Amino acid sequence: MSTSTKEGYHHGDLRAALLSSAMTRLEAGDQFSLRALAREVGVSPAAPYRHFDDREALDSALTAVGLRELTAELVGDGQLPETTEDLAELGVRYVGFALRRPALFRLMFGSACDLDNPERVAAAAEIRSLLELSMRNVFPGANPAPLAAAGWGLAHGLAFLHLEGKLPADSPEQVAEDVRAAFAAIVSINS
Amino acid sequence: MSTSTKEGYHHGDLRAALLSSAMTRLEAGDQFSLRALAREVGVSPAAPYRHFDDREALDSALTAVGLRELTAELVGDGQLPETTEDLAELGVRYVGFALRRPALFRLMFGSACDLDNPERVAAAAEIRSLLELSMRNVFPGANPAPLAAAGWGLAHGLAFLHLEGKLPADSPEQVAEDVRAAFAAIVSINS
DNA sequence: GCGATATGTTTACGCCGTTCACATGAACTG
DNA sequence: CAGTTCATGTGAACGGCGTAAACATATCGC
Repeated sequence: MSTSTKEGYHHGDLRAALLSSAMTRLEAGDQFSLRALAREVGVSPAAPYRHFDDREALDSALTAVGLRELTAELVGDGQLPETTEDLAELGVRYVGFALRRPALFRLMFGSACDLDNPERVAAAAEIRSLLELSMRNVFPGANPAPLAAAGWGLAHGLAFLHLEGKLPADSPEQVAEDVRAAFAAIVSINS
Repeated sequence: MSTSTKEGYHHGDLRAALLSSAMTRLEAGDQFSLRALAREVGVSPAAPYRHFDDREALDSALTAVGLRELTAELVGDGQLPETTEDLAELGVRYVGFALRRPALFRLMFGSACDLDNPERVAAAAEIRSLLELSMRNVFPGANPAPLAAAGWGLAHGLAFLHLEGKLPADSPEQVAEDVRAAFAAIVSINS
Protein backbone atom coordinates (compact mmCIF):
# COMPACT_ATOMS: atom_id res chain seq x y z
CA MET A 1 0.00 0.00 0.00
CA SER A 2 0.98 3.55 -0.23
CA THR A 3 -0.39 5.10 2.89
CA SER A 4 1.75 5.44 5.95
CA THR A 5 5.22 6.24 7.07
CA LYS A 6 5.50 4.81 10.56
CA GLU A 7 1.99 4.79 11.99
CA GLY A 8 2.83 7.76 14.15
CA TYR A 9 0.69 10.67 15.15
CA HIS A 10 1.09 12.10 11.72
CA HIS A 11 0.08 10.05 8.81
CA GLY A 12 2.53 10.83 6.08
CA ASP A 13 0.23 11.52 3.19
CA LEU A 14 -3.30 11.48 4.44
CA ARG A 15 -4.67 13.33 1.48
CA ALA A 16 -3.43 10.75 -1.00
CA ALA A 17 -4.47 7.90 1.27
CA LEU A 18 -8.00 9.27 1.50
CA LEU A 19 -8.25 9.72 -2.24
CA SER A 20 -6.96 6.25 -2.89
CA SER A 21 -9.30 4.69 -0.35
CA ALA A 22 -12.20 6.63 -1.77
CA MET A 23 -11.37 5.59 -5.30
CA THR A 24 -11.21 1.96 -4.25
CA ARG A 25 -14.62 2.20 -2.64
CA LEU A 26 -15.96 3.92 -5.71
CA GLU A 27 -14.69 1.19 -7.98
CA ALA A 28 -16.12 -1.42 -5.65
CA GLY A 29 -19.46 0.21 -6.18
CA ASP A 30 -20.36 0.92 -2.59
CA GLN A 31 -20.78 4.42 -1.42
CA PHE A 32 -18.83 5.72 1.50
CA SER A 33 -18.89 8.36 4.17
CA LEU A 34 -16.05 10.64 5.04
CA ARG A 35 -16.02 9.01 8.46
CA ALA A 36 -15.74 5.55 6.99
CA LEU A 37 -12.84 6.70 4.89
CA ALA A 38 -11.12 8.14 7.94
CA ARG A 39 -11.72 4.90 9.82
CA GLU A 40 -10.30 2.85 6.98
CA VAL A 41 -7.20 4.96 6.87
CA GLY A 42 -6.86 4.85 10.64
CA VAL A 43 -7.47 8.43 11.47
CA SER A 44 -10.01 10.44 13.44
CA PRO A 45 -13.24 11.63 11.83
CA ALA A 46 -12.06 15.22 11.82
CA ALA A 47 -8.69 14.61 10.24
CA PRO A 48 -9.85 14.68 6.62
CA TYR A 49 -10.95 18.26 7.11
CA ARG A 50 -7.32 19.28 7.17
CA HIS A 51 -7.15 18.27 3.52
CA PHE A 52 -10.64 18.80 2.16
CA ASP A 53 -13.01 21.62 2.95
CA ASP A 54 -15.94 19.26 2.97
CA ARG A 55 -17.31 16.12 1.46
CA GLU A 56 -17.94 17.84 -1.84
CA ALA A 57 -14.32 18.87 -2.10
CA LEU A 58 -13.29 15.23 -1.85
CA ASP A 59 -15.76 14.34 -4.57
CA SER A 60 -14.42 17.12 -6.69
CA ALA A 61 -10.87 15.86 -6.30
CA LEU A 62 -11.98 12.35 -7.25
CA THR A 63 -13.71 13.79 -10.28
CA ALA A 64 -10.54 15.51 -11.34
CA VAL A 65 -8.61 12.27 -11.09
CA GLY A 66 -11.30 10.46 -13.05
CA LEU A 67 -11.27 13.06 -15.81
CA ARG A 68 -7.56 12.74 -16.18
CA GLU A 69 -7.78 8.96 -16.39
CA LEU A 70 -10.62 9.12 -18.89
CA THR A 71 -8.67 11.53 -21.06
CA ALA A 72 -5.60 9.31 -20.90
CA GLU A 73 -7.67 6.33 -21.95
CA LEU A 74 -9.16 8.24 -24.86
CA VAL A 75 -5.84 9.52 -26.05
CA GLY A 76 -4.51 5.99 -25.93
CA ASP A 77 -1.40 5.59 -28.00
CA GLY A 78 -1.68 9.14 -29.23
CA GLN A 79 -2.93 8.26 -32.69
CA LEU A 80 -5.69 10.57 -33.80
CA PRO A 81 -8.57 8.76 -35.46
CA GLU A 82 -8.52 8.86 -39.23
CA THR A 83 -11.63 7.03 -40.26
CA THR A 84 -15.17 7.03 -38.99
CA GLU A 85 -14.48 3.57 -37.63
CA ASP A 86 -11.64 4.96 -35.58
CA LEU A 87 -14.07 7.55 -34.31
CA ALA A 88 -16.48 4.84 -33.30
CA GLU A 89 -13.68 3.13 -31.38
CA LEU A 90 -13.13 6.34 -29.49
CA GLY A 91 -16.80 6.14 -28.54
CA VAL A 92 -16.40 2.50 -27.57
CA ARG A 93 -13.56 3.43 -25.25
CA TYR A 94 -15.59 6.25 -23.72
CA VAL A 95 -18.57 4.00 -23.03
CA GLY A 96 -16.24 1.26 -21.86
CA PHE A 97 -14.77 3.55 -19.26
CA ALA A 98 -18.25 4.41 -18.01
CA LEU A 99 -19.27 0.78 -17.73
CA ARG A 100 -16.08 -0.37 -16.07
CA ARG A 101 -16.18 2.41 -13.50
CA PRO A 102 -19.82 3.34 -13.22
CA ALA A 103 -19.76 4.99 -9.81
CA LEU A 104 -16.80 7.11 -10.76
CA PHE A 105 -18.37 8.07 -14.05
CA ARG A 106 -21.58 9.06 -12.35
CA LEU A 107 -19.66 11.08 -9.84
CA MET A 108 -17.74 12.78 -12.62
CA PHE A 109 -20.74 13.68 -14.70
CA GLY A 110 -23.89 12.97 -12.82
CA SER A 111 -23.92 15.33 -9.91
CA ALA A 112 -24.16 19.06 -9.65
CA CYS A 113 -20.88 20.78 -8.94
CA ASP A 114 -19.16 24.08 -8.83
CA LEU A 115 -18.97 24.82 -12.52
CA ASP A 116 -15.77 26.73 -12.10
CA ASN A 117 -13.40 24.36 -10.42
CA PRO A 118 -10.43 25.20 -12.63
CA GLU A 119 -9.06 21.67 -12.69
CA ARG A 120 -12.33 20.35 -13.98
CA VAL A 121 -12.87 23.08 -16.50
CA ALA A 122 -9.42 22.39 -17.85
CA ALA A 123 -10.09 18.68 -18.08
CA ALA A 124 -13.32 19.27 -19.97
CA ALA A 125 -11.57 21.63 -22.35
CA GLU A 126 -8.93 19.00 -22.97
CA ILE A 127 -11.51 16.41 -23.93
CA ARG A 128 -13.26 18.86 -26.20
CA SER A 129 -10.06 19.79 -27.91
CA LEU A 130 -9.14 16.15 -28.40
CA LEU A 131 -12.51 15.68 -30.03
CA GLU A 132 -12.07 18.70 -32.25
CA LEU A 133 -8.68 17.53 -33.43
CA SER A 134 -10.17 14.15 -34.17
CA MET A 135 -13.02 15.62 -36.15
CA ARG A 136 -10.65 17.82 -38.06
CA ASN A 137 -8.70 14.73 -38.92
CA VAL A 138 -11.62 12.59 -39.98
CA PHE A 139 -13.68 15.29 -41.66
CA PRO A 140 -11.28 17.85 -43.04
CA GLY A 141 -13.19 20.79 -44.43
CA ALA A 142 -16.10 20.46 -42.02
CA ASN A 143 -16.67 22.79 -39.09
CA PRO A 144 -15.12 20.79 -36.25
CA ALA A 145 -16.81 22.44 -33.27
CA PRO A 146 -20.37 21.21 -33.72
CA LEU A 147 -19.05 17.85 -34.86
CA ALA A 148 -17.00 17.60 -31.70
CA ALA A 149 -19.99 18.48 -29.58
CA ALA A 150 -22.06 15.92 -31.43
CA GLY A 151 -19.42 13.23 -31.05
CA TRP A 152 -18.91 13.84 -27.37
CA GLY A 153 -22.64 14.10 -26.83
CA LEU A 154 -23.27 10.85 -28.62
CA ALA A 155 -20.63 8.93 -26.70
CA HIS A 156 -21.65 10.53 -23.42
CA GLY A 157 -25.31 9.85 -23.92
CA LEU A 158 -24.76 6.25 -24.95
CA ALA A 159 -22.55 5.80 -21.90
CA PHE A 160 -25.20 7.07 -19.52
CA LEU A 161 -28.06 5.26 -21.17
CA HIS A 162 -26.20 1.97 -21.05
CA LEU A 163 -25.21 2.67 -17.49
CA GLU A 164 -28.85 2.98 -16.59
CA GLY A 165 -29.94 0.01 -18.60
CA LYS A 166 -32.10 2.19 -20.80
CA LEU A 167 -30.68 0.55 -23.87
CA PRO A 168 -30.81 -3.20 -24.11
CA ALA A 169 -27.41 -4.85 -23.94
CA ASP A 170 -26.30 -7.76 -21.84
CA SER A 171 -22.54 -7.94 -22.17
CA PRO A 172 -19.80 -5.36 -22.52
CA GLU A 173 -19.10 -6.79 -25.94
CA GLN A 174 -22.67 -6.19 -26.98
CA VAL A 175 -22.52 -2.66 -25.66
CA ALA A 176 -19.44 -2.08 -27.77
CA GLU A 177 -21.24 -3.46 -30.78
CA ASP A 178 -24.21 -1.23 -30.10
CA VAL A 179 -21.99 1.80 -29.93
CA ARG A 180 -20.36 0.90 -33.20
CA ALA A 181 -23.78 0.35 -34.73
CA ALA A 182 -24.98 3.75 -33.53
CA PHE A 183 -21.97 5.49 -35.00
CA ALA A 184 -22.29 3.55 -38.24
CA ALA A 185 -25.99 4.30 -38.52
CA ILE A 186 -25.29 7.98 -38.26
CA VAL A 187 -22.46 7.96 -40.72
CA SER A 188 -24.52 6.18 -43.33
CA ILE A 189 -27.56 8.41 -42.99
CA ASN A 190 -27.18 9.87 -46.44
CA SER A 191 -26.63 6.42 -47.89
CA MET B 1 -53.32 22.90 -3.26
CA SER B 2 -54.13 19.25 -3.26
CA THR B 3 -53.02 18.04 0.07
CA SER B 4 -55.39 17.89 2.99
CA THR B 5 -58.91 17.08 3.92
CA LYS B 6 -59.45 18.60 7.32
CA GLU B 7 -56.05 18.71 8.99
CA GLY B 8 -57.07 15.80 11.15
CA TYR B 9 -55.10 12.85 12.32
CA HIS B 10 -55.12 11.43 8.87
CA HIS B 11 -53.80 13.46 6.08
CA GLY B 12 -55.98 12.70 3.12
CA ASP B 13 -53.44 11.94 0.49
CA LEU B 14 -50.04 11.99 2.07
CA ARG B 15 -48.39 10.13 -0.73
CA ALA B 16 -49.37 12.69 -3.32
CA ALA B 17 -48.56 15.55 -0.98
CA LEU B 18 -45.07 14.18 -0.39
CA LEU B 19 -44.46 13.70 -4.07
CA SER B 20 -45.67 17.18 -4.87
CA SER B 21 -43.59 18.75 -2.12
CA ALA B 22 -40.57 16.78 -3.23
CA MET B 23 -41.05 17.80 -6.83
CA THR B 24 -41.31 21.43 -5.82
CA ARG B 25 -38.06 21.20 -3.89
CA LEU B 26 -36.44 19.44 -6.79
CA GLU B 27 -37.47 22.18 -9.19
CA ALA B 28 -36.27 24.80 -6.76
CA GLY B 29 -32.90 23.14 -6.94
CA ASP B 30 -32.36 22.45 -3.27
CA GLN B 31 -32.06 18.96 -2.03
CA PHE B 32 -34.29 17.67 0.70
CA SER B 33 -34.51 15.04 3.35
CA LEU B 34 -37.42 12.77 3.96
CA ARG B 35 -37.79 14.42 7.34
CA ALA B 36 -37.91 17.90 5.84
CA LEU B 37 -40.60 16.74 3.47
CA ALA B 38 -42.62 15.32 6.33
CA ARG B 39 -42.21 18.56 8.24
CA GLU B 40 -43.32 20.60 5.28
CA VAL B 41 -46.40 18.51 4.86
CA GLY B 42 -47.11 18.64 8.56
CA VAL B 43 -46.60 15.06 9.48
CA SER B 44 -44.27 13.05 11.69
CA PRO B 45 -40.90 11.83 10.41
CA ALA B 46 -42.06 8.25 10.30
CA ALA B 47 -45.27 8.86 8.41
CA PRO B 48 -43.77 8.78 4.92
CA TYR B 49 -42.75 5.18 5.52
CA ARG B 50 -46.36 4.17 5.22
CA HIS B 51 -46.16 5.19 1.58
CA PHE B 52 -42.56 4.65 0.58
CA ASP B 53 -40.30 1.81 1.62
CA ASP B 54 -37.37 4.15 1.94
CA ARG B 55 -35.84 7.28 0.56
CA GLU B 56 -34.88 5.56 -2.64
CA ALA B 57 -38.47 4.55 -3.26
CA LEU B 58 -39.50 8.19 -3.12
CA ASP B 59 -36.78 9.05 -5.59
CA SER B 60 -37.90 6.26 -7.80
CA ALA B 61 -41.47 7.53 -7.78
CA LEU B 62 -40.26 11.02 -8.64
CA THR B 63 -38.25 9.57 -11.47
CA ALA B 64 -41.30 7.82 -12.82
CA VAL B 65 -43.25 11.07 -12.78
CA GLY B 66 -40.39 12.85 -14.49
CA LEU B 67 -40.14 10.24 -17.20
CA ARG B 68 -43.82 10.55 -17.93
CA GLU B 69 -43.57 14.31 -18.16
CA LEU B 70 -40.52 14.15 -20.37
CA THR B 71 -42.24 11.71 -22.68
CA ALA B 72 -45.31 13.92 -22.84
CA GLU B 73 -43.15 16.88 -23.72
CA LEU B 74 -41.39 14.94 -26.45
CA VAL B 75 -44.59 13.63 -27.92
CA GLY B 76 -45.92 17.17 -27.99
CA ASP B 77 -48.83 17.52 -30.33
CA GLY B 78 -48.44 13.95 -31.48
CA GLN B 79 -46.88 14.78 -34.82
CA LEU B 80 -44.03 12.48 -35.62
CA PRO B 81 -40.99 14.26 -37.03
CA GLU B 82 -40.70 14.11 -40.77
CA THR B 83 -37.50 15.94 -41.54
CA THR B 84 -34.10 15.96 -39.95
CA GLU B 85 -34.90 19.45 -38.71
CA ASP B 86 -37.93 18.06 -36.90
CA LEU B 87 -35.62 15.49 -35.40
CA ALA B 88 -33.32 18.23 -34.19
CA GLU B 89 -36.28 19.97 -32.55
CA LEU B 90 -37.00 16.77 -30.69
CA GLY B 91 -33.45 16.99 -29.41
CA VAL B 92 -33.93 20.64 -28.52
CA ARG B 93 -36.99 19.74 -26.47
CA TYR B 94 -35.09 16.96 -24.73
CA VAL B 95 -32.19 19.19 -23.79
CA GLY B 96 -34.61 21.97 -22.88
CA PHE B 97 -36.33 19.70 -20.40
CA ALA B 98 -33.00 18.85 -18.81
CA LEU B 99 -32.01 22.49 -18.48
CA ARG B 100 -35.34 23.66 -17.15
CA ARG B 101 -35.48 20.92 -14.54
CA PRO B 102 -31.88 19.98 -13.89
CA ALA B 103 -32.26 18.38 -10.50
CA LEU B 104 -35.13 16.24 -11.70
CA PHE B 105 -33.24 15.24 -14.81
CA ARG B 106 -30.22 14.27 -12.79
CA LEU B 107 -32.38 12.27 -10.46
CA MET B 108 -34.02 10.53 -13.39
CA PHE B 109 -30.82 9.61 -15.17
CA GLY B 110 -27.86 10.34 -13.00
CA SER B 111 -28.13 8.01 -10.07
CA ALA B 112 -27.90 4.29 -9.77
CA CYS B 113 -31.25 2.59 -9.35
CA ASP B 114 -32.96 -0.74 -9.35
CA LEU B 115 -32.80 -1.50 -13.05
CA ASP B 116 -36.03 -3.41 -12.90
CA ASN B 117 -38.53 -1.01 -11.48
CA PRO B 118 -41.28 -1.89 -13.96
CA GLU B 119 -42.64 1.64 -14.17
CA ARG B 120 -39.26 2.96 -15.18
CA VAL B 121 -38.48 0.19 -17.60
CA ALA B 122 -41.81 0.85 -19.27
CA ALA B 123 -41.12 4.57 -19.49
CA ALA B 124 -37.73 3.97 -21.06
CA ALA B 125 -39.24 1.59 -23.55
CA GLU B 126 -41.81 4.20 -24.45
CA ILE B 127 -39.15 6.78 -25.19
CA ARG B 128 -37.19 4.30 -27.24
CA SER B 129 -40.24 3.35 -29.24
CA LEU B 130 -41.09 6.98 -29.86
CA LEU B 131 -37.58 7.44 -31.17
CA GLU B 132 -37.82 4.38 -33.38
CA LEU B 133 -41.08 5.53 -34.88
CA SER B 134 -39.53 8.91 -35.54
CA MET B 135 -36.50 7.41 -37.21
CA ARG B 136 -38.69 5.18 -39.33
CA ASN B 137 -40.55 8.27 -40.39
CA VAL B 138 -37.54 10.39 -41.20
CA PHE B 139 -35.33 7.67 -42.63
CA PRO B 140 -37.59 5.08 -44.20
CA GLY B 141 -35.56 2.14 -45.35
CA ALA B 142 -32.90 2.49 -42.68
CA ASN B 143 -32.62 0.21 -39.69
CA PRO B 144 -34.41 2.25 -37.03
CA ALA B 145 -33.01 0.63 -33.88
CA PRO B 146 -29.42 1.86 -34.03
CA LEU B 147 -30.62 5.21 -35.33
CA ALA B 148 -32.96 5.51 -32.37
CA ALA B 149 -30.17 4.64 -29.98
CA ALA B 150 -27.94 7.18 -31.66
CA GLY B 151 -30.60 9.87 -31.57
CA TRP B 152 -31.44 9.31 -27.94
CA GLY B 153 -27.80 9.05 -27.06
CA LEU B 154 -26.99 12.28 -28.81
CA ALA B 155 -29.79 14.23 -27.18
CA HIS B 156 -29.09 12.67 -23.80
CA GLY B 157 -25.40 13.36 -23.95
CA LEU B 158 -25.85 16.94 -25.07
CA ALA B 159 -28.33 17.43 -22.26
CA PHE B 160 -25.92 16.18 -19.61
CA LEU B 161 -22.93 17.98 -21.01
CA HIS B 162 -24.78 21.26 -21.12
CA LEU B 163 -26.12 20.61 -17.65
CA GLU B 164 -22.58 20.30 -16.41
CA GLY B 165 -21.30 23.26 -18.33
CA LYS B 166 -18.94 21.05 -20.29
CA LEU B 167 -20.06 22.66 -23.50
CA PRO B 168 -19.89 26.41 -23.80
CA ALA B 169 -23.30 28.05 -23.96
CA ASP B 170 -24.61 30.97 -22.02
CA SER B 171 -28.32 31.15 -22.70
CA PRO B 172 -31.02 28.56 -23.26
CA GLU B 173 -31.40 29.95 -26.76
CA GLN B 174 -27.76 29.35 -27.45
CA VAL B 175 -28.02 25.84 -26.12
CA ALA B 176 -30.90 25.23 -28.50
CA GLU B 177 -28.82 26.56 -31.35
CA ASP B 178 -25.92 24.35 -30.36
CA VAL B 179 -28.15 21.31 -30.34
CA ARG B 180 -29.46 22.18 -33.79
CA ALA B 181 -25.92 22.70 -35.00
CA ALA B 182 -24.83 19.33 -33.64
CA PHE B 183 -27.70 17.56 -35.37
CA ALA B 184 -27.07 19.47 -38.57
CA ALA B 185 -23.36 18.71 -38.49
CA ILE B 186 -24.10 15.03 -38.26
CA VAL B 187 -26.69 15.03 -40.96
CA SER B 188 -24.38 16.76 -43.38
CA ILE B 189 -21.41 14.51 -42.76
CA ASN B 190 -21.63 12.91 -46.16
CA SER B 191 -22.02 16.29 -47.77
C1' DG C 1 -71.97 -1.26 15.76
C1' DC C 2 -67.64 -3.57 15.46
C1' DG C 3 -63.49 -5.48 14.31
C1' DA C 4 -59.75 -5.43 10.85
C1' DT C 5 -56.81 -2.52 8.47
C1' DA C 6 -54.70 1.52 6.81
C1' DT C 7 -52.45 5.37 8.32
C1' DG C 8 -50.82 8.29 11.56
C1' DT C 9 -47.49 9.42 16.26
C1' DT C 10 -43.67 8.80 19.59
C1' DT C 11 -39.53 7.41 20.86
C1' DA C 12 -35.18 5.70 20.04
C1' DC C 13 -30.85 4.04 17.66
C1' DG C 14 -26.77 4.64 15.14
C1' DC C 15 -24.56 7.07 11.53
C1' DC C 16 -23.40 11.19 9.26
C1' DG C 17 -21.04 15.88 8.26
C1' DT C 18 -18.97 19.37 10.56
C1' DT C 19 -16.89 22.44 14.20
C1' DC C 20 -13.96 23.71 17.98
C1' DA C 21 -10.56 23.45 21.42
C1' DC C 22 -6.55 21.10 22.19
C1' DA C 23 -2.23 17.90 21.27
C1' DT C 24 1.69 16.68 18.67
C1' DG C 25 5.50 16.73 16.03
C1' DA C 26 8.21 18.58 11.92
C1' DA C 27 10.49 22.41 10.08
C1' DC C 28 12.64 26.89 10.33
C1' DT C 29 15.38 30.34 12.92
C1' DG C 30 18.86 31.93 15.60
C1' DC D 1 21.21 22.53 19.30
C1' DA D 2 17.01 25.22 21.61
C1' DG D 3 12.76 27.56 20.76
C1' DT D 4 9.04 28.83 18.25
C1' DT D 5 5.76 28.24 14.67
C1' DC D 6 2.75 25.91 11.73
C1' DA D 7 0.78 21.97 9.54
C1' DT D 8 -1.54 18.13 10.89
C1' DG D 9 -3.46 15.09 14.00
C1' DT D 10 -7.19 14.00 18.29
C1' DG D 11 -11.57 14.13 21.11
C1' DA D 12 -15.82 15.56 22.30
C1' DA D 13 -19.89 17.63 20.87
C1' DC D 14 -24.00 19.32 17.90
C1' DG D 15 -27.79 18.84 15.08
C1' DG D 16 -29.72 16.32 11.24
C1' DC D 17 -30.61 12.20 8.92
C1' DG D 18 -32.78 7.47 7.66
C1' DT D 19 -35.17 4.06 9.74
C1' DA D 20 -37.44 0.70 13.04
C1' DA D 21 -40.73 -0.65 16.79
C1' DA D 22 -44.54 -0.02 19.65
C1' DC D 23 -48.54 2.37 20.08
C1' DA D 24 -52.83 5.42 18.63
C1' DT D 25 -56.62 6.66 15.72
C1' DA D 26 -59.61 6.84 11.99
C1' DT D 27 -61.86 4.46 8.10
C1' DC D 28 -64.13 0.60 5.82
C1' DG D 29 -66.36 -3.94 5.26
C1' DC D 30 -69.47 -6.86 7.58
